[in-house]
Amino acid sequence: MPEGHTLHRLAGALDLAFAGTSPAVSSPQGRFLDGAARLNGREVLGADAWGKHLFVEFAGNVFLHVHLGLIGTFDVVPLAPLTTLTTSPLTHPGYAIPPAIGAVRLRLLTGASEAWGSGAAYVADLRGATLCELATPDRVDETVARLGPDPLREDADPEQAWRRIAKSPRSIADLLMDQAVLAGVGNVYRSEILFRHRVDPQRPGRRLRPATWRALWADLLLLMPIGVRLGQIVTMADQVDEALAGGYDESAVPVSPTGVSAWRPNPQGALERRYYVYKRQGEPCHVCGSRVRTALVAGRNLFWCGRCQRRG
DNA sequence: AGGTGATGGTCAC
DNA sequence: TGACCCTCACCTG
Repeated sequence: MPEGHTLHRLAGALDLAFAGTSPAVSSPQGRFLDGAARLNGREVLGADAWGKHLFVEFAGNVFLHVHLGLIGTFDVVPLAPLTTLTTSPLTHPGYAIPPAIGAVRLRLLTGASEAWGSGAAYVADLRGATLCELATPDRVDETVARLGPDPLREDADPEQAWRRIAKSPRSIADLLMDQAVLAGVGNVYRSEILFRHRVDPQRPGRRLRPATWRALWADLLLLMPIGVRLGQIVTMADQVDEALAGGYDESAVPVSPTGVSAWRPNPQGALERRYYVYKRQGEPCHVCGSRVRTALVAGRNLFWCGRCQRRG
């Protein structure tokens, strides 16, 4: 999936597209018919993300709770205004409605009367999600209460994560992926952030220095908002600098639906993959040249440089 | 054209 | 530990 930055970006897109409107809600695939019926025509109050969980609040204390899992996608696209008169049934007043491709479990479509007025209409299609359910406010609170601090949320408290890390015998690589310890970090950010600080992924949490944790957290606060803004995970120093300077705007960088693709144009214009260690097993470390290693940690592939990452 | 692995997490066994 | 979710990008031909 989609790590936390993808969900926060998605919450922003849904908010922009639907907050204050009452979209038509359907389930073309048929697996969310009851939920869609309850949401249909109800006003959207807002969308928000917490870690990798997405919540869309509807009027009447009803929340849509989505978790994309590994393969889920949620595309939000503006409808193209119709330029020629048509009587096709697949039209909104003034807009062409794209057909639902594949197994669309949930579709949000700007309300017809609203499309007339504002001139902005959207369709959002959810596919492959591991979770799509209605939730009460209490249920939302319970879900959030099980999550550790999310670096993309203003009120996040790094000490809350540190209290668990500092007493844990589990490796820091394992802990970074535990959403109850820290919410939003996934398999790409985990490998990359550990490399950026030269931390040995196998180091137990209780052997980590407090200063190291503070540096890791501060770095997530730097990197993840870039991920939200660009819809891409950017970790290499030169590309981080470029992003901070305002480069890589969305018209220049192809944004994949899942927000993880690391392909960018090189000076020759060809697309080039850029990570320190993620998925680079067997290739030379960008810093020391020794081969990047990989191992399965808690069922996920971890990547690191055995020579550079010896600190803690 | 077809096969594979993946940014995740839950639940059954 | 494995099935599920059933998409998407990247390989092999």
